Amino acid sequence: MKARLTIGRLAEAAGVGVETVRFYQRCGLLTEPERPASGYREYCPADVQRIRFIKRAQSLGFNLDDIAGLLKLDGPQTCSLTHDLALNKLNLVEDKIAALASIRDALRQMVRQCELKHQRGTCPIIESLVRDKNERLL
Amino acid sequence: MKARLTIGRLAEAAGVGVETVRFYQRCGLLTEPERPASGYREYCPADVQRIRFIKRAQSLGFNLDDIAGLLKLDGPQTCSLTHDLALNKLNLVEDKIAALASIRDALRQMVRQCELKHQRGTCPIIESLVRDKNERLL
DNA sequence: CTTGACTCCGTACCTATGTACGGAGATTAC
DNA sequence: GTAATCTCCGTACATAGGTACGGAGTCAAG
Repeated sequence: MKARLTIGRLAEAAGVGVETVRFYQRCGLLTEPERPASGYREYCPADVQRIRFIKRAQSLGFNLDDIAGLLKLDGPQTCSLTHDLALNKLNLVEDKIAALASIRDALRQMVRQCELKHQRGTCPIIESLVRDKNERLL
Repeated sequence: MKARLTIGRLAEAAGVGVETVRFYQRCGLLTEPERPASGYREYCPADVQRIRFIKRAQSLGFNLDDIAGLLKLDGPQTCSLTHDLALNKLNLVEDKIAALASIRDALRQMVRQCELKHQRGTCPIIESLVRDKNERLL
């Protein structure tokens, strides 16, 4: 089954707007699709997957440049090159996790403080942000 | 000690740019300071704290609107609102960490596969990306 | 075959968070 | 007192990631 899609159907299937598809194409995240006589773009179902992939990666904090890199992993390149790209991305992800973990810890502490002693006049969250306590945490 | 500051000294003390101070003022994050005959803004040391507060809150993932809210909440009776705001942010951060951890695991596995058997013709990373495995991995 | 929905294109606009510019006036240092 | 520095203001620009517009061509249902 061939199931070619117009831009509107593709957008709908992928859960984005038509303009977003055009935008991704301008950015090179989607390759220029077939164009029959009408000039209308003809997409294939794999493009739906590709857009969903983009959206998932995005929701995890990758920007469109990152994603372009990830998508290039799916290409005719040598194994060591893809290995290096993946490894590099892995390091970035690990750094990002570490940064988020320290933010998480700071937030946890603030929330806990607040639950423990919110009866005493001032709010510990505000307090902790006003003083320089987190300086080291972050 | 009164220690009134010009905008430049304030910015320096708080570790931001002069334009950033003016910007925060336009946004209402800093109240319009005194203006002697010269027309130059005269800040007080508390404003340094206020800017640091903004910057720290920002690093925890609050945006300037959130922060304006926090600054308005700095009173005795509003602790539970602040608590909820922080808790909410904490949940978002935890979700993001979990999602990144699963990406990290997927990338780790890909890298390891590649290192184990990259001498055999095809690249396992490319293989795994060409198929729709990412669907589940990500 | 008509009508309405869809698509084309380039370009302008949007939010968030600042940064930079430029010319005039104030202040400070020597 | 003069030169260097600082500050004033409004406005424009920067970046990422879209979103909207408008007029013209195309497709599909009835």
